[in-house]
Amino acid sequence: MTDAAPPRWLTPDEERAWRAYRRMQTVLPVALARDLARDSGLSDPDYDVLSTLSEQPDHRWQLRELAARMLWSRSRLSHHLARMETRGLVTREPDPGDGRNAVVVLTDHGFATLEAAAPAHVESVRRHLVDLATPDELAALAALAERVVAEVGDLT
Amino acid sequence: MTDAAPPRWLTPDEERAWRAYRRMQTVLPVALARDLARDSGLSDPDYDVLSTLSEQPDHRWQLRELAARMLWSRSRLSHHLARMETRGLVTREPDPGDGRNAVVVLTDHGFATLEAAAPAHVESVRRHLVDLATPDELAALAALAERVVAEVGDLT
DNA sequence: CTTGGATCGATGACATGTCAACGACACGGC
DNA sequence: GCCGTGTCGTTGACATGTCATCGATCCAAG
Repeated sequence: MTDAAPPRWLTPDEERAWRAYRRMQTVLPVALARDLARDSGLSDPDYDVLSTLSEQPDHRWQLRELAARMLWSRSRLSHHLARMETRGLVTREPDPGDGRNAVVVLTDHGFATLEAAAPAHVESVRRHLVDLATPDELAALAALAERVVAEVGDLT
Repeated sequence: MTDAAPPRWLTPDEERAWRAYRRMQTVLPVALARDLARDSGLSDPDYDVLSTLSEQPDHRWQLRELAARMLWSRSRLSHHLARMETRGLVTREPDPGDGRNAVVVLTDHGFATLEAAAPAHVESVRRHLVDLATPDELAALAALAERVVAEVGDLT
């Protein structure tokens, strides 16, 4: 048995980046969620569901695929859809091809709500993040984030 | 009354960065939390509380100040401390100076748990984020994150 | 001293997420 | 056809966070 490797602590620069990142990760979602709720009455997850659904030309998606696309568990999506359904944003339909599946459909009201919410939300993302970054920083963020996501890989 | 400003959509580069950031923000905490729970049985918030407490030389902190430092609500911290207290990680003591206050104290067991958890946690942060970034990217991330936090300001 | 307002931490109701089951259904090998 | 196995979405129990409210305590004005 060899000794365990000695811990490699973070350098001051690394520590600074890590702390700043964590603080941003705490604060930014709160600010965005607050704007979104004020402007359109939607929560962040609500907006995610609606906008992902609208990516499909016919505004329908099989639950399992929608969950996979959003990196959500099927359970979480099912719970959340139940809440959105009572608000008339989405509906569920049976799949004629496979009796196990549920097809999630964006209602007209849901689509209209999304369209009404989108401009202010984009503006909010700009104000709190995108417009604060230089082009270089934005490119660095994109490259790093993509690398991180790839490294983590499948969380199954 | 002037017309509302037309929405400024995100450019392709901005859209790419925004999407990548969101995906990282979904995936990275899950990966870190999984490592931490496996290695030490602590959750992410557990670790935050313990490590912030340990910053103080005497390992004690007034609840209100601890909450402010962590950007948590007092309610959240109170709830979480109640759970950590049953596990023997922290205790609460009255403040002799001011009867309203509660002083949170790190127990020996809590400190030992933190010390045992730290090396693996740092290693996990390195593997999933820090070691994946070039020095330039890390500097850009730190600068951007600090700007974002400053812009959002106080969430009171 | 007393009193009115402010602050502190605790608490209960509620919203939202996770996890482990479960029933319904699909499908390949027999 | 029938059964064993796997997948799908749902559900209930539970964990964790938010929000409104509360009693206890402090403090300053009168």
